[in-house]
This record gives sequence, structure tokens and C-alpha cells, in this order.
Amino acid sequence: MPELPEVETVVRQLAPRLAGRRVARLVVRDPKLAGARRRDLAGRRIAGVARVGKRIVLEFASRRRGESPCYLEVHLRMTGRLLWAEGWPVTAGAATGRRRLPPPRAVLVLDRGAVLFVDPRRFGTMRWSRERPRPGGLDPTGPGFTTEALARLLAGAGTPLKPWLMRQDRLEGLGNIYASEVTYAAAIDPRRPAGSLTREEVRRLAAATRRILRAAIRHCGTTFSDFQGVLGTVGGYRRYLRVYGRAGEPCPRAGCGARIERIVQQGRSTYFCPRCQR
DNA sequence: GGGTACCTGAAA
DNA sequence: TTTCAGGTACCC
Repeated sequence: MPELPEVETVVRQLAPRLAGRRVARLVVRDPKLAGARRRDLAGRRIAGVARVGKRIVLEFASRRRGESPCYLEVHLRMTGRLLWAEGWPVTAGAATGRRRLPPPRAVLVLDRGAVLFVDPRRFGTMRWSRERPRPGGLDPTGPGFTTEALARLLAGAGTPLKPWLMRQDRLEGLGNIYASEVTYAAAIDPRRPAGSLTREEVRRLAAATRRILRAAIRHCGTTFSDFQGVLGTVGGYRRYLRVYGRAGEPCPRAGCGARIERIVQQGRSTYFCPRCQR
């Protein structure tokens, strides 16, 4: 499910529901998440929900002077979801059962309602920190994401462009879907060394990235199987994908007529138009 | 850099 | 049965 637009969608849906709520406890059911267990949460208020790259950060306020706030960092990885259950535990079955989801790996129980962490493949992670988690790379939706900044990051990189776009220590937020979409929109061959782009190509790449991520966020992300929002809502951006998952179909650019190709780069599928992308 | 591992489920 | 999946971490 989650790249930047999907995570942003979760944060936007969760934030107004969680802001100011009091915590009862965090129930950790999956032994893989045992490290996220914590006893001293009762009575803390949720001070904020934010996105840092693809991570979701919940801030828990201190209860008294001298106590530190703490931060829960959730990474959904491939199949993780956070679901809002308004009437927990009464509606828990409704939230998870209706869609044949596995039982939640963890549940953050609030004074009213709960957040369920559902994650069939169990790749997702939760960890606590005392410090506010910091970005590891440049956020491609932020004001600092300019042609100049992108050019500086790309300089000298020999990695093929599309895998480079997924390096979270450079740009934080692009994943396998949007990396393909962005190179297509910028008309650049995803196999080109990332550092080989001309200034004009970097400009197109930056513009395409901003535009596509903004549109995907507006449509609440891309959903393939089932749902992704905290209420079980479906992301609507899928219909705007131009190349991802479209191997063998004609290139959507009018008059092109070439077939979209699927190749494997660093173990992941890349989709592109061999005629439009140079 | 490239390959593999982590997991489960859906689809071919 | 095999392949694939929106992500990362760890190996040489």
C-alpha cells in the first residue's frame, strides 16, 4: 500500500481523530513487535500525528512538568494499515472482520476509540523514541524540493535513475509505483545513470514529481487490493497511473503507439515506454 | 553495486 | 505450482 501519498492520506485522516485524545494503553499482539511494548502510556494525550518520509509519527505529550514527550514511529512497509475503530472494542469486528483482514498486530487503545495496526505480511515496524524523528532525505513535497536541490543530490550518481529515486536517504517518499510514473512523466529512460541527467531533464523530473505526488495525495493515494484509508476508504489515483502495471499495453501518450515494457531493476519491476523515455 | 531475507496471500 | 506484491535491511 504505502508510498508517500498513501502515508500522507493515512496521516490526514488520522490526525483530526486522534488529536487531543487520551491514551489508555498499547496492546502488542505480534511477538515481532514486542520491542514496541510500553507500560507508561496511560493518561498521555496525543499531541500530533505527522508524516516523516514514509513513516507515521505519533507524538505523545508529557503528563506533567519534567516528563518527556515520546514518539511512536510506525512504518507500514508493504501491507501495513492503520485503521480507526471508533467504538473499540465493540466495532473491532466491523473494522477488521468485514474485509477478512487478519487480527491486528497491535492496538492503540484511547479513551474512546482505538487505532488498529493490521499488517498481513508483518513487515511493518513500530518503534519508540524520545526524540522527534528526523527526515533522512529530502521530502519531494516540501518547499526545499527544487530543481537545484535535486540536481545537487543527483550529481555524480551512477545508479540507474529509477532505483535511485527510491533511495530514501536521498529523496524520502517515492516507492516503486511513483518512481516509474515520475520517470515516464519526465520522459527519461529509467536505466540512465542518475547523475547523467541534463539540467533540463532534472527540471522536468522535479516538476513531474511534485505534480504527480500532489495529484496522488488529492486522490487519497493508490489502492490495489481492498482499501487503505483509516476508515477503509479506497485511494482513487489508480486510474491515473500511466505505466505502472501496464506492461504490454500501448503507451498512453497520443500518437506514440509503443508498448509499455516491464523490466527488473534491483529486484523490482520498472515500467516504462521505450519510445517516449530517452 | 547485486542478491537474498523477511512474511503472507492473491493471482496466474 | 509458481510468481508476484506498494519496503527495507543485511550479506558479499
